[in-house]
Amino acid sequence: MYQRSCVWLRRDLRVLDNPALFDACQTSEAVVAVYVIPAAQWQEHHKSAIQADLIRRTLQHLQQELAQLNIELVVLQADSFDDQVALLSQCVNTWQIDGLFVSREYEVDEVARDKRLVQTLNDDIAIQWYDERCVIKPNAIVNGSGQPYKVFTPFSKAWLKQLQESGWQCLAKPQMLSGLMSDVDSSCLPLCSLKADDWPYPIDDSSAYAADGKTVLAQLRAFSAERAERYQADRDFPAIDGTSILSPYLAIGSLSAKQCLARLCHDHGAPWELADGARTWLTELIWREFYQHVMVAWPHVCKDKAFKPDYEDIPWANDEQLFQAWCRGETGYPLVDAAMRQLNETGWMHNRLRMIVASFLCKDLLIDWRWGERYFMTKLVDGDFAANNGGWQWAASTGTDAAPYFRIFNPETQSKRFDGQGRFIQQYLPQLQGVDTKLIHQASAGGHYLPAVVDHKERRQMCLALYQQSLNKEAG
DNA sequence: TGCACCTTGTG
DNA sequence: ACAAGGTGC
Repeated sequence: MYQRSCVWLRRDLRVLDNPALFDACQTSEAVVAVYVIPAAQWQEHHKSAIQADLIRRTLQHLQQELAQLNIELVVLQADSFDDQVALLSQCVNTWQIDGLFVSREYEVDEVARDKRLVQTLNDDIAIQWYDERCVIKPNAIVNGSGQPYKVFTPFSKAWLKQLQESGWQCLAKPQMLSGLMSDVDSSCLPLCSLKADDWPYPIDDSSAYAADGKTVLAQLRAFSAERAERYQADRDFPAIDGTSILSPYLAIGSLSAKQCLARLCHDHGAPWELADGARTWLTELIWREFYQHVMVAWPHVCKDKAFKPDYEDIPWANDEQLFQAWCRGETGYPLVDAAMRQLNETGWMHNRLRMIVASFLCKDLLIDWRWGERYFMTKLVDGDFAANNGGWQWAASTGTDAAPYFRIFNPETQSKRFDGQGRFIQQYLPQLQGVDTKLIHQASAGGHYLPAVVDHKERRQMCLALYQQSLNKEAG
């Protein structure tokens, strides 16, 4: 039993199914929670202002929810990860903490920070670590040779098998503690207000996304009950509201993957016998796990490296003008531009469109996938390193289970297939309303739109040459 | 080891 | 149909 415990919240901003919080409450007389904003580190990791704002609003709600459990949530401000460690150490000492409860983060910098924390706190207090970001924790799934999987399909089969064997459970809301830790002295600490005006990071309004746990959960329930069945049929069409848009909450941890799985099974049955619609959505959840596992097994992907070393030295053209055109949604390819406008305007982009604009950046504009990866992080409300990096490396053919390099999306074909009526295009490019559907998918919309910055057929040939040149060089 | 598999494209 | 690749059983 601990007298005075501290829960360090990071990407587990929820009261339900939070093992660190749950255990702290079960084993302690009194509990205090702390969140430390590392503003400079966020900049360095290209965290979007909109995601930071969603965190800010989520913390406001969490503060109230925790107060009902007799837990104070103290929000502090640091610059770097080193400052974060120093602050935590200061909290532990000044608050006379004897138990620290933390959920793991798996990125290289985060792991290094946590290692420093362990060294700093030394043997002063016990730290309890929890794995909650994945349903099945990283390193726990290996292939027949005892190695982590590099290919998704066998990974997902092994994942399901393991789930069936070991089972899983969601944790309930912790029981209210008998009293508040009343003497938490924060007077010497860099307290941070959760008001937008005082927030130590650029503000980008995130109010289109839910910040309170109840609403997030209601969204999960509504999706599972009303739309999961149609997910497989609807998910590829950006004009249809076919996806769950729960990714922002999974990214900041106001929702856990286990909660998603539990709700899906509650409505649709066991994971291994789901009907097509729900099964396809579960598959997307497993993709998320897959990329987390890949990042842990091959941490060099965290250091700006291609997963496949052979693909490290592709001589990208990296034309700044073309990159700007892509960022702004001014390439002249209607669906690509509409997609980029969705990202810029809402902080979110449909996954089909993420694949299309990523393929276009790498294989039509011949720009380094890392430029796109970075831009996505600065804009996405659901930015998550592993998922974003995995997706970009997939598109660039440099990653695990990637599309072969000669597989190059044809923007016009994709547009016809997944936005046949041009409804999505017209939503974000209203100037194309009224343009014939025979023309709307074409580069420059058959003359009704901006001139195309490149010619797909020509660039496709250049792309193949670029990759081949680079690969032959490696082989020789 | 050979073969299926892969968020697809071109001829 | 076939394909400029790579993985896993």
